[in-house]
Amino acid sequence: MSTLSTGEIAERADVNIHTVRYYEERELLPPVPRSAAGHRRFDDEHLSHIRFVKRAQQLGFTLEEIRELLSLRADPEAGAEVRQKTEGKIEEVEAKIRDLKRIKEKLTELEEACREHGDADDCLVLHALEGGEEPD
Amino acid sequence: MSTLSTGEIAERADVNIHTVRYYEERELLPPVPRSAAGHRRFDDEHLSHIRFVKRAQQLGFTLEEIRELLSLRADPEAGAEVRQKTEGKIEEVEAKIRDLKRIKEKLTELEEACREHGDADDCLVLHALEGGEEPD
DNA sequence: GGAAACCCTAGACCATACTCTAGGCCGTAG
DNA sequence: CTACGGCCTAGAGTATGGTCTAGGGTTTCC
Repeated sequence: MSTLSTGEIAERADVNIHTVRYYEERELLPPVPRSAAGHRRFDDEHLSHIRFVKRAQQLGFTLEEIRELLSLRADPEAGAEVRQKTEGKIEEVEAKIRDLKRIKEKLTELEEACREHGDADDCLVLHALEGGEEPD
Repeated sequence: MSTLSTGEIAERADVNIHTVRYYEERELLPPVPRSAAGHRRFDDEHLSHIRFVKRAQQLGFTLEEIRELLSLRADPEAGAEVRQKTEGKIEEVEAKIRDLKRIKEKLTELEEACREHGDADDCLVLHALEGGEEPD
């Protein structure tokens, strides 16, 4: 066979079975074929999608944003529009990376301060995102 | 003066006034002093906290996780525990950065594919998070 | 000193993203 | 052929993170 039932794909993706059906409804998955009796038949691409969705959520994307990300593809018909959207997404992602790097730096300073028992007034993670705009 | 009312800090942080009170309740802010009549008096540190919370949410942290991040500080008393927590957070943040970089790469490939009108079967953003674990 | 523009609390309501329940159909092993 | 597990749909319920309303006090400024 090599197709997966709803329960099987849910287990492999480590999500609730209802979540799988919810994602289909929200159009986060490619079309899901059905058996004669109406049972869903998934494949590995569906599995990739579900895993992508879960991870992207942990990066702060909403399901709607994830749907957009998944729908981006280099369709020669819709070239310019997709390219613009893609550029926008790239900027968003870069901003997230920048902020996470700042948080990481602050956490690292904090860890060192713990180690050295030094003063750490300046090492609150809080201050990670202050002052914005680092040189490009 | 130099203190801010609830409405003023909400405006400066660009959040709803109710959100400010909600964050106080969730202990995402330092203690908020009150006037004789019970009106909240905020300062710039409160403002930093609110802004940090909003940005950290966009990076996929829950309010509870953000509360933990904000509570991390190099207290010589609780040294070892804080250090461990901090190390855990650093790893989480690194994982997020890795995943975002993969997504960015895929988006960049996709953008180039649009530009060149080439085949882009391999350029779906979806494939950004497959295969995990890149060499350290 | 009074009215417009604020602030307070308590609690109801909302959107997103699930998660579960009820009531019923399929499929296969005994 | 029937019992049991798994699937189906529709719809209700839950958790998180707000957002709003009602009923009332406060502050400011002319």
